[in-house]
Amino acid sequence: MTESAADGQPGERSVVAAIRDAIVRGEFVPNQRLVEADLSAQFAASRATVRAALIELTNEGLVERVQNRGARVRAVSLEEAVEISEVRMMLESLCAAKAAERVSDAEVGELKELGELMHQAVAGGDVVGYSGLNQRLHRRVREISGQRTAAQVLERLRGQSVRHQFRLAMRPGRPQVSLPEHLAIIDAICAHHPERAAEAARAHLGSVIEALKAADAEVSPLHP
Amino acid sequence: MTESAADGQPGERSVVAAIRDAIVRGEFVPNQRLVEADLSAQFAASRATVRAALIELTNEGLVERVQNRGARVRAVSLEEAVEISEVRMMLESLCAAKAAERVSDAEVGELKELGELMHQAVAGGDVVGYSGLNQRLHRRVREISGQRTAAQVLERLRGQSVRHQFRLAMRPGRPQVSLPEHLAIIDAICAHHPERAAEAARAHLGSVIEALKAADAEVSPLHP
DNA sequence: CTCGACAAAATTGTCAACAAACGGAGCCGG
DNA sequence: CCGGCTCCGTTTGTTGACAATTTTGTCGAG
Repeated sequence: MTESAADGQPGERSVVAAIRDAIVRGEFVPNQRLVEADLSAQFAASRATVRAALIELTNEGLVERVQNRGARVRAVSLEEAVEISEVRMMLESLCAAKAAERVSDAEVGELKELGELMHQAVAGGDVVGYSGLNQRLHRRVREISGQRTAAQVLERLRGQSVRHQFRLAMRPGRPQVSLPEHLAIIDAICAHHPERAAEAARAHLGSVIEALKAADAEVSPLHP
Repeated sequence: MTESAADGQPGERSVVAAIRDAIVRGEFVPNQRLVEADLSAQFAASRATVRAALIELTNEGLVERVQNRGARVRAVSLEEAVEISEVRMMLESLCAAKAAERVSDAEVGELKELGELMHQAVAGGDVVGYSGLNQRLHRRVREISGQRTAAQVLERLRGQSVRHQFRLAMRPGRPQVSLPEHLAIIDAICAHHPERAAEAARAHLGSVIEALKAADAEVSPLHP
């Protein structure tokens, strides 16, 4: 019933991007049914195109499809978010170590500047700006690592947990906790110190996991 | 032109399984073009079904698709195989640690029996039997760990690297090297010792990476 | 003889329509 | 009044055909 979609050109790959954006932006809420005909009308594309897009998004973990019963936005539970963060802990530490080995002088400058910007964003209370810089940092580390396989997996997982990530970033005091962790990762990579970089990444993701559990405990204070 | 496919029922999900099997079994060789119409005829399914299957297999990393230029079997280079093994090293160590925490008494017996079977297979020179037990062990560890996210990722990666895995298993002396590594993983899990299990898994995958590089160096002896 | 452009074939992307399956509303019988 | 059954609406799964794009083969000019 909510027809608020902005349809660009009805291209083929645009549809997956459009639906993906609608999901990560929260326009489509978890467990919402995704009827092919409706999406077809919303995005001005054929049903076959929408169908292909849904299949693709299913393998990306953003939507759930059951035989003859349609597709719906996949709801990632807290438990799953923790699992995802555990996997990220392993893979981001791998990427951080690789990045520390391969980082170039130009990239060192780039990372340090990114760290400075993050510092300023936190000091200025710009939470959403800090969140964006956060994503940029993690992506840049993945790119520098040259580990395309790990980078691909991490990218997929990011899409699934973006909602929890966002909820986390909004918690008061969270940026002050994560900023030094991020700076530690940057320092270790720029110092060409793989083991310290891996350890810093592990510590950061461990902190994320703890914060996830804490945030959940706060929302549902008692569990009898 | 090679029409050797055994077509079961033309169901929808059967087609992805059929094509996947054809790829991992080597019936479709790397870089082979996958024309939708041909597959449609081979598997007695509509072109749309084949198309959906190809999209699904693309996200599984088994086929490569480019705009308006069709799909082909993805060829995983040695470099990519090493990358995959590095990711596996991180995730399997995670799963091994989790499994060591959660393993039940019945599962301990099961794992020990599996270890015994592997020992016998190596002693009897049953390479292919050992390879199958190898897969069973890794999958069982993933299941026991309860880390469904990591298990999913690992399953996807297994499909991509099955060809290299197989080549490795065929190397003379390889089973004698990997057997004690597998037994060490089993022992650590059964002893409820997470850190030792993780370390054993890391060591095993490290050995796999070394063997991959060695096998490549043997095939292409000089690299000027 | 080689290089460039044009035309034809092949292949993919897209669309609209048909058939099958699931879910629920309403009806009938106990 | 309640349980089970049937019928109907909705949604997905599938099919076939059409349009757009790329690739290949051929012809002519330099």
